[in-house]
Amino acid sequence: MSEAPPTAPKRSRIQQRNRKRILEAALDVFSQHGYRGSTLDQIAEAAGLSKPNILYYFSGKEEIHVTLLARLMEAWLDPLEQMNANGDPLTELLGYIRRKMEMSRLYPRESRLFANEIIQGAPRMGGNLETGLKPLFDEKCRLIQDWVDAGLLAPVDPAHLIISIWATTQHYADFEAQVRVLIPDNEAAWTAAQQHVETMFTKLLAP
Amino acid sequence: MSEAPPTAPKRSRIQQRNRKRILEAALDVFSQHGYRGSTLDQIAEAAGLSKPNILYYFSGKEEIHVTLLARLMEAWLDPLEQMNANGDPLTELLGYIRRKMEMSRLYPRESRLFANEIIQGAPRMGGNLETGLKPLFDEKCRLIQDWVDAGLLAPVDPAHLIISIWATTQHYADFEAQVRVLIPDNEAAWTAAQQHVETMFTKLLAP
DNA sequence: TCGTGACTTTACCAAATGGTAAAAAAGAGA
DNA sequence: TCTCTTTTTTACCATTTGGTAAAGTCACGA
Repeated sequence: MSEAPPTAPKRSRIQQRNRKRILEAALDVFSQHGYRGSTLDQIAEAAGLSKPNILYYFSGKEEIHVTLLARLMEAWLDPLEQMNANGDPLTELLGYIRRKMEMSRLYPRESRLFANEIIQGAPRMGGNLETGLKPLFDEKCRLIQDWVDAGLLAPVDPAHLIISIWATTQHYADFEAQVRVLIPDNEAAWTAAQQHVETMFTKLLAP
Repeated sequence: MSEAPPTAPKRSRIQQRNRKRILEAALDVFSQHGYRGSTLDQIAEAAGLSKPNILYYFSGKEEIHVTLLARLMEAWLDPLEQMNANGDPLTELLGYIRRKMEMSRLYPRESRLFANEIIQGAPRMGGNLETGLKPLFDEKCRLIQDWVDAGLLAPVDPAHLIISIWATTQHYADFEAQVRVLIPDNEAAWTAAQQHVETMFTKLLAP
């Protein structure tokens, strides 16, 4: 029996609450230990439910993980989608960078969940990368290329620009354990990071 | 019985050969599946040895992983160590970036092993981060700060500069699965990436 | 308040997995 | 060749882990 009817996902209040709990707990556990490093017992304990009870709401461990990844994908793409073709190029790109930085700071678990999955070759992402990420990536690459061609930005490879924005912003969430050792003052680290990243891309992009 | 006598690690030819095989196989497996995602059976199969035979050379799964991480740390620090205080600042930094990029291209498994470990909170790195990485990081931060103070580089936060160099260069190895989807032509991707990263940091650092 | 379907718990299980004991085999030196 | 040490294999084992069956328990509308 499929647990996610495509037509009507009508779920009772209890179902909504418990599914939410489970996904929240699973995000915690999966992002910290990776897929295989996490156990249903850990997730169950974190969710305050019994293991069989969890399997009443999800068909298995993998389905929980896949559900998390699918939901995450939307949230992840959103800041890029917001980049407006009609705005000022530099402003739009810096806005995107700021939103990305914000996400790293506010949702490090999501970032690490994603990173874990990609590093291991994205075995559970299905076609999400091709069907979700790629089209948007290509679209925004064309947009940036147009801006460059119009002389509104310094010449830059759009694809690698986006990739380097991802790299720098996500790094602070994904490699937090390292950053914390190297820059002990966490508060200061984030503001300085914000400053640094903005300066870097401003210098790169100013026409 | 400790397997690594601190005084004399005198190992027979067979020991040397088999330990090497095991570490090579383990690097393959660990970097692809993470610590808990990897099994001794997988490592044994990849090494062409039986599981108990592997446990004849290493006291357990964790010891293999820790050994890999410790070895990796040295290789990882080397490019940064090479950055010379007496050279031209911009040349030295670009040289470092080039070496880092090279390492990502040539040793993606090592990069991913490291990334996996850090993302999960570095539970098996022991004090390697504090005792190995931190001192060198601090030393090079001071060096860069001196260069900035002498007006040889544009004003930049040394710590975040180094971190952003790591982020951009390692991203191509760690997130290879994603990059391959977005930029299908792998050959072109690397040369364009090299170009992009160099341009980016040149613009950031030129005084 | 009673019955029915939604939800939970208890008691399991089979497979996988890290690891061990001890016997067998293979080397190496005399 | 014979002996002693190193290396490898065979046969296990205890625990963990994802998952199931089935017997409860609960909530809510009639």
